[in-house]
Amino acid sequence: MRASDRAYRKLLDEIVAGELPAGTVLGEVEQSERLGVSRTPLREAFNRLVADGMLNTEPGRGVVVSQLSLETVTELYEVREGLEEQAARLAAQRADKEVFKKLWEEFENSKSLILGGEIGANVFYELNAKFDDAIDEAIQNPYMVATLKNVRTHMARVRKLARSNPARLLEAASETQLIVEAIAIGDAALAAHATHVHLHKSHSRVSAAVREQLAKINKEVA
Amino acid sequence: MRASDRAYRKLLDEIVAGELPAGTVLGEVEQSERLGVSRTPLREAFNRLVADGMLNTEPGRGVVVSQLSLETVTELYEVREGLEEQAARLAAQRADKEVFKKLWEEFENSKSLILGGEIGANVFYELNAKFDDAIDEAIQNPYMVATLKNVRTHMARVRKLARSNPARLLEAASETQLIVEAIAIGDAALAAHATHVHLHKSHSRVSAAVREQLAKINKEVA
DNA sequence: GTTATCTTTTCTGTATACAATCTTGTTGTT
DNA sequence: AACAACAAGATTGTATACAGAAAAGATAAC
Repeated sequence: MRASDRAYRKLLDEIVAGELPAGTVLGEVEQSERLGVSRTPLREAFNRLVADGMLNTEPGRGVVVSQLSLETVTELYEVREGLEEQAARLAAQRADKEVFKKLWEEFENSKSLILGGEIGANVFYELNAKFDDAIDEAIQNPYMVATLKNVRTHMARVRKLARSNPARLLEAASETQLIVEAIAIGDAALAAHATHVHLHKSHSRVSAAVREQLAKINKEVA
Repeated sequence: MRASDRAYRKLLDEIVAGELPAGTVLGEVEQSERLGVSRTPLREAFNRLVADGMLNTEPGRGVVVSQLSLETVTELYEVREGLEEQAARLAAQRADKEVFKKLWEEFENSKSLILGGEIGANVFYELNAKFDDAIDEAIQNPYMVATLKNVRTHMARVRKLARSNPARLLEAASETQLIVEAIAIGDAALAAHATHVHLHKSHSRVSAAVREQLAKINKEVA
C-alpha cells in the first residue's frame, strides 16, 4: 500500500474516531514525522481529506479538522434526505429481491439479539454496513455510490460523537427494516417514504445525542 | 495563483470543452511539460480530477479522461434528481423571495431574447448560472452546495457534448422559470415537483442530443 | 503605553532526484 | 512458430532541497 494511502487512512480513522478533535491544527512537517511519511504523500492525504470535507485549509494557518456542530449535522441530513430517498427508490426498482428478503430476516434476528442484551451496537453496525452495501450494488450507479460513500464517512464521524443506546438502536433497526421490506417487494414509493421517516427520526435521535455530548464537552472546558 | 490550481483549471476546462476527449491517456511527464509545471503540482491536479470523477486511474496505464456515455448521463441525472429536488425544496423554504421574483422577470425577458433570435445560448447559460448561484445562497448548506458543484461540472461537460437548439433552450427556460416561481412564492412541494419535471424533460432532450452526437462520432470513426 | 516596522523563523509551494515497479521488446529455447 | 525469460526503458511513488511568503516577536519611535 502506498504511503499516501496509509497517511490518508490513518488520519481519516483518527478524525472519525475523534482522536483528532474538531479544530485541531495539523502541520505538514509535524504530521509527516508522526506518520513516518515524507511531506509529499502527506500533502496528498491532506488534499483528499480537504476534498472529503474532513479538513479545511485555513488561509495562513494550515489545515484544521472541520467542526461538527448541530448545524453541520442538520446539513448532512438534508443531503442524505435527497440522496438516500432517491437511492432507496432506485434500489426498489432494480434490486435482486432475494438479497433484500434475506436481509430482512437478518434484521429480524438482530432485533432479538439487541433486545436480548447482546453486544448490540456491533451487531447493528455490521448489519447497517451490509444494508449500505446491498443498496450500492442494487442501484447500479457508480456516481451515486461515490457520493453516498462520502456522506457515510461523515455520518460515521457523527455517530462516534453521539453513541446510541440500545433503545435507539432498536428503533433505527425497525425503521431500516421497513426500507428493506419495501425494496424486497419492489415498492419504490414506500422505500422512499420509509427512508424519509427513518432519516427524520434518526436526525432527531442524533441531534439529541449530539446536544448532550456537546454540553458535556463544554462543561469540561468550563 | 498556484501552479497546481492552474494545471487543475486548465485540464478541467479542456476536459469539459472536449479538447481532451474521453479515453485520452495523460502521462505525468508529458502533461507537466505541456502545462509548464513540475510533476508535483500536476499530480495534485490529477488527484483532484480523479476525485471529481473527471479522470480515472487505470492500474498501470496512467490517468484516463473518463467516458461519457448514455449510461453515465442517466447516472448523473439520477443523482441530480435526488439532490436538486431537495435543494429546490430547501430554497423554497429559506430563500429571499425578492431575489427569485427578480430572477423570474429575467427569465421572462430572456425568453423573448431567445425567441427574437439573439445569441440565445449565452443568454440562457448566464441566466442558468445566476439561478444556480441563487439556489446556493438560498439553501444555506455548504455541504450540499459542494455536492451540487461537482454535479454541475459534470453537467457542463455533458452540455458541451450535446449542444442544444433554441427550441430546446426555450423549453428548458420555461421549466426552470416555474421552479423559480415556486421558490418565489415559497411553495416547496411545487418547487420539488417542478424540478422533477424539468429534470425528466431535460434528460430526454440531452439523451437525444447525446445519442445524435455519439452516432456522428461513430460514423466518423468508421 | 501603544503602535509601527523590521527581523527572524516557520511554513507552504515547487522542483528535482532517486528508487521501485511495471511495460515492452528482444532473444533464446522448445 | 510459439512461448517464456530476461533486459532495457519508461513511469509511478517518495524523499528532499530550495525559494518565496507569511506569521510571530522584538525593538524602536511616537
